[in-house]
Amino acid sequence: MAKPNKNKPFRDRVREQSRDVYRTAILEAAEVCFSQGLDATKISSIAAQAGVAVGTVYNYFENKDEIFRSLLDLRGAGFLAALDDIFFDPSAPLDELRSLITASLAYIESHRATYAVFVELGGKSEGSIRRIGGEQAQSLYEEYLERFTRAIAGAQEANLVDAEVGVDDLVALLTGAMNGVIARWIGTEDSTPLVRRSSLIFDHFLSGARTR
Amino acid sequence: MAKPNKNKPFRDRVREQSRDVYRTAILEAAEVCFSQGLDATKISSIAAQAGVAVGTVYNYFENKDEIFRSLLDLRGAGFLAALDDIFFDPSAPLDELRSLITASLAYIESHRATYAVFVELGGKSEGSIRRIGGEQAQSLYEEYLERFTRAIAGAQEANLVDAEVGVDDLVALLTGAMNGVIARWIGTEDSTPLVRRSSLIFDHFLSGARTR
Amino acid sequence: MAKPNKNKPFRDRVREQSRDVYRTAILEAAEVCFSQGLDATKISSIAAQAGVAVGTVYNYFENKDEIFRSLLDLRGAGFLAALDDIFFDPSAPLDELRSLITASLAYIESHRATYAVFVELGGKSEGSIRRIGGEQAQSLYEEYLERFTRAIAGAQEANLVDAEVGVDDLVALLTGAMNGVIARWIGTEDSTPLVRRSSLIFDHFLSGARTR
Amino acid sequence: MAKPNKNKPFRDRVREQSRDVYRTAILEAAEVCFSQGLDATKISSIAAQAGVAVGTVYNYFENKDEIFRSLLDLRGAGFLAALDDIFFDPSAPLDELRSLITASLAYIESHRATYAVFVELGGKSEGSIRRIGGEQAQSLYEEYLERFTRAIAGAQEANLVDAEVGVDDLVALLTGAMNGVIARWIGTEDSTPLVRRSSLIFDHFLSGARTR
DNA sequence: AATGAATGAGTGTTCATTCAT
DNA sequence: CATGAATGAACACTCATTCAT
Repeated sequence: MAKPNKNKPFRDRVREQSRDVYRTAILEAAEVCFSQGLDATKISSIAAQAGVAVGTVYNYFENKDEIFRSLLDLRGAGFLAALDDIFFDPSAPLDELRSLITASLAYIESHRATYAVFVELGGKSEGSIRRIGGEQAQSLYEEYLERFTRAIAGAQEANLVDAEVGVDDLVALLTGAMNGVIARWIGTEDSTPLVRRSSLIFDHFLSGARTR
Repeated sequence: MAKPNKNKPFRDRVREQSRDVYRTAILEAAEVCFSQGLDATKISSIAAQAGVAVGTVYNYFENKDEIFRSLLDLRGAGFLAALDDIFFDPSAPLDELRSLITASLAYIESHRATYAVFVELGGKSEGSIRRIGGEQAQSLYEEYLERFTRAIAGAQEANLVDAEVGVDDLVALLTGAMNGVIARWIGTEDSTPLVRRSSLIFDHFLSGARTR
Repeated sequence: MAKPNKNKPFRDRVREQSRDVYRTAILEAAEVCFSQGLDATKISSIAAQAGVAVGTVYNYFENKDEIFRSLLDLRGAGFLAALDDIFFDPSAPLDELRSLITASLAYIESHRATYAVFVELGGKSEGSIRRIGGEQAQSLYEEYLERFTRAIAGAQEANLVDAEVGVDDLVALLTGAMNGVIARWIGTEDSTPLVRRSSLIFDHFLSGARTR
Repeated sequence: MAKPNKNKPFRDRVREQSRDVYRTAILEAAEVCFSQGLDATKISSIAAQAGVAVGTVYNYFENKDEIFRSLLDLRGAGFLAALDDIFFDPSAPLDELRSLITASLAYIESHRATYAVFVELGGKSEGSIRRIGGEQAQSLYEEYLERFTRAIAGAQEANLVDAEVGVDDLVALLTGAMNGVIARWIGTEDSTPLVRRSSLIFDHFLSGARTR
């Protein structure tokens, strides 16, 4: 018999990887299921979607709320990272804004299931997401807005954007308009990439709809 | 002698009024509770909020779903009626658009609890509202958009709004931006009237944010 | 003004008749409904069938159980009276037995709704009839059997029926066979009068099925 | 090394057996409870009687109706199997008939709780059993009658039983008389075995009660 | 560590009964 | 006394969570 002790480091690595595989599978399954609503999602559905037993889900997460919070963590971190990855040229604040819009649309496009979450967050509703996601969800949303606030404030300072209007109002108008476009894209089951809409949003935000 | 006969219509009138009082009380209670989410709302909570017994709720509505649908009917009809009540001057399409925005904000301000519904509807989510409100909710939302579509199309025809951009895209941008402003108003618990924001939205929609 | 006091005797009579009309209507409605089962019968169904309001039912009966017991009283008394009405010639005990059978079938035929009750009673089941009807139902059933016991015992004494077999056994065999025939009559929805079967039962009881 | 794989079949076998144990326990508990009536039987009572939690009952059966139907299946199959197990000598049809009676009484004696079902079935009542058991219960009862029909028809062909009387009438008379005797046996809480009564029934069916 | 059956608290819904009109 | 709406106890059923294997 080979000494079991000698195997440990290797075994541990395998174990860790294995843990990650399960954890990720469960979270991805949860993402799919949660798009039907938090309450409507049964643990057994998540387990089935992930191809594991119900008990296994509980080996990785405390309860349903924690699954949701973990997913929020994961996608939130990914989302913010994506926004922070964009090239930032201090001399061209409008380019940054355009990139933020594009990056946001791109992330939503590849994680459509997560989108419902943001809608509800943005809607400031009192629903289950707020109940469960709590502060964490709130701070995620605020960080998201913060990116836009910085870019728009920069543009105002560079005198590229009207400083008469409060930056927070502009952020609300812009992110709201983005949501409107995204909703239409989803609702019409448009097959063109969502990111193609970023120019529409960006241009409209800057120039408005008035005949030029 | 003829008295007993004469009383009946009176009694019936009293009953009818009583029915309306209860029905309305339950719907208003439901409106409050539903803002916490459809699934999270217990019938017993609605009953408590309305100050009636659980059984009474069932004397007026088949089940929870029907309560929701009735509320959707009521508020939906009220909302659309409010939009249709605005003065319409064919020679000034932009005024119509401004009025639509104002009327929408006004209605939401006085029925904040119903707002969550519209958020979810606008979000095209697969959640409980869609599951229960079904076609009815869908058509209500479409009618809402239709008002804006007509006004913007009119403005395009009058050469007041850029016709290069599709009217549906403009509607998505505008209603989205409205939602963004509403969400901020709710989120910051701003005590100034929501309708004061209509100029902000209207002007931004037409002129954009670029420095003039 | 006419003295109201003078009216009383008249008024009382009217009232009493009115009470009876309502009471009877409710009991007859209950008889119809109860054939679907005691638990399955809703008070509101009885009221609807009787053409009165739910509250009215409670003006005449304490509760559902009492309605059932009253019906059992009424039909039981009627049934036993019908059996006691038959002509009784002490010198012809077999004729009495034949008449008992005929009278029983006749009563069941005109009160088919009550029949289910007797089936369950005869079945000695632990169901709702026994639970509610209690002793009263028990004693009714025993009185019914008593009629047959007396007739058969008389026939045994007159040496017309085999005295080797216990009279209670013979009663069980006879009333059981009657139930069997009644059940078939109901089950096949036979349109010929049930009483026509009395000879079949009577003859078989006496002579058996063996080839003669 | 191959051990884990080898274990699976074992574990599965254990599970299967466990499932059967639970299923049977629930059905037996239900049999006891149902003798108080279908509506009167609470799921929680069945669970308590079976020594399991309410939820466990629902792990094995869809709902209360299905429990009843499963029980009907089980006992019905057992009953018919018992009737079909009797020795059948074509040259002695009367022996077959006697055996059918004995076997029926024996089955009822060992499954007294199931008896109520047959009473209600035989009674052609409109109650809950018919409502829930439906066609299945009906066909079970018909199969039961069919056994007797065949035996009596055979006896008629062998000229051992009077062919003047329709076979269906004879079946009704016989099975009815059996029920009568069973009911008396239950009602008097007679401690002698029920099967002892088969001769009484058989002889009476053939020879009747007339003094010989 | 994975499994999936057992558990029972929680909630929607029904309906017997009460009571104000 | 008739009426029918209000009441809330009772029960079927669901599903998050636990735990023996």
